[in-house]
Amino acid sequence: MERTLTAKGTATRERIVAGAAARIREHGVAATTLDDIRERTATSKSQLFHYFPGGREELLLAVARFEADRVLADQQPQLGALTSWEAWEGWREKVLARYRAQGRACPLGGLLTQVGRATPGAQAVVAELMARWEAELAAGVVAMQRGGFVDTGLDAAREAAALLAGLQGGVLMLITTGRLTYLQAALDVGLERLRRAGGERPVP
Amino acid sequence: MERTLTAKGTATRERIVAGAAARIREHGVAATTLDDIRERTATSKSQLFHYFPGGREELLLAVARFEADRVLADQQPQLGALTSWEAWEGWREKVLARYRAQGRACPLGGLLTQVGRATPGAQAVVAELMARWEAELAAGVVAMQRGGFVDTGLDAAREAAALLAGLQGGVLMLITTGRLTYLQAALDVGLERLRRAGGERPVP
DNA sequence: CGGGGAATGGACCTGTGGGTCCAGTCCGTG
DNA sequence: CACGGACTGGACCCACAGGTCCATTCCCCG
Repeated sequence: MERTLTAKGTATRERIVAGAAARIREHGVAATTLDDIRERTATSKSQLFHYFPGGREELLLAVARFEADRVLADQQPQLGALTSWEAWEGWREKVLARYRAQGRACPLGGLLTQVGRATPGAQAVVAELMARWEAELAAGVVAMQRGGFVDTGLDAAREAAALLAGLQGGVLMLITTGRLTYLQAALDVGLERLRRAGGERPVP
Repeated sequence: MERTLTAKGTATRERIVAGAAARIREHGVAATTLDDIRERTATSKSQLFHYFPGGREELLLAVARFEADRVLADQQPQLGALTSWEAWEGWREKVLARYRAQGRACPLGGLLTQVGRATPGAQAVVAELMARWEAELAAGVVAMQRGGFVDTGLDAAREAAALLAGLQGGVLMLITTGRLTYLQAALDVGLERLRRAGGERPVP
């Protein structure tokens, strides 16, 4: 990307990304212009294009990556070690807390529709996020199966996919309706399902 | 809204909405200007503002309503009478078929983020859609409980919420990853759960 | 300490696209 | 049939936001 970046340059670049992310979280992507970002981050137009030669699109993509990292980071350390029911419960709490706090805003969603889901860059960011997320969940299910807490007859990959879908949908419903009940119902039903499959044979 | 609309006027208005919807489905909201719509629907600028005095925003909102109606219509007649496992299976098929065909595009989603989720109009459209959707699902669960096919110990509202969340998330994952597996997993796991609760007492 | 590339400031350009306006045509109705 | 309001055509306006450019300053490195 950038040929050379001094320590000062790196700091400025990070300041821009963080400032842009904050601004977008507050006002949405569509209502955020380069001038808004410039003002908020105390930079000039030329700096924006110096660090993001691709202009607005490249900057938004960087913000998207920034936000994507936060999503997973906010679920740690539980998400990385779903090896007990306590960990799963803790993870559930973290997810609920995060989205309860976030409310109806959707940093990533708006960002990516703005950049255009078609562009390979946007694809990559979200695809990687979801892949990592799903992998962590699947690993958690497998771990629980190994520990004898979840029936080994269940397809871990399928369970993780369904759980992630429920979670995503719950967040989406929170955004559209403002109510947390969907996310709660999806998570609880999902966990209930895993728990229930702990001691009995799966239905054929 | 409009004071008087002759038959001709109504037809023109509908032509505009349908044309705009088609255009947006193909190219996305952001990449659709009033001039594009004007050209596609063989109308003039003044007509657009004649039928939608609120300008672009009002037009997009009308398109959103149009698309929202299609969403539910495409799931009929099954969604309206989820009174047997056959109906549920048929519904599942319709949903999968619809979104398989739709692919990664998301007519409503993009539309509403463009209008701005904050605006009361956008809120209303999506809230009504989701409410109707959820109500139909909940009614289906209750009907199955009445028929003795599903355990009456389940909270129908909660089951409907979880199912809808899974469905929405499945669609979202389809959009972001291009794979249908999530939607499939979410629907199947959800139905499996209802079926499994058919003959046994629920776990406390 | 001086040369050069990175970093910064800010004026300026420009295409785009939503929105306005008025003149002209159609058509139902008394 | 004429009158008024609905309907249509298209030229025009203009604010805005993304992007360009160049002059200037800073700071690392030899």
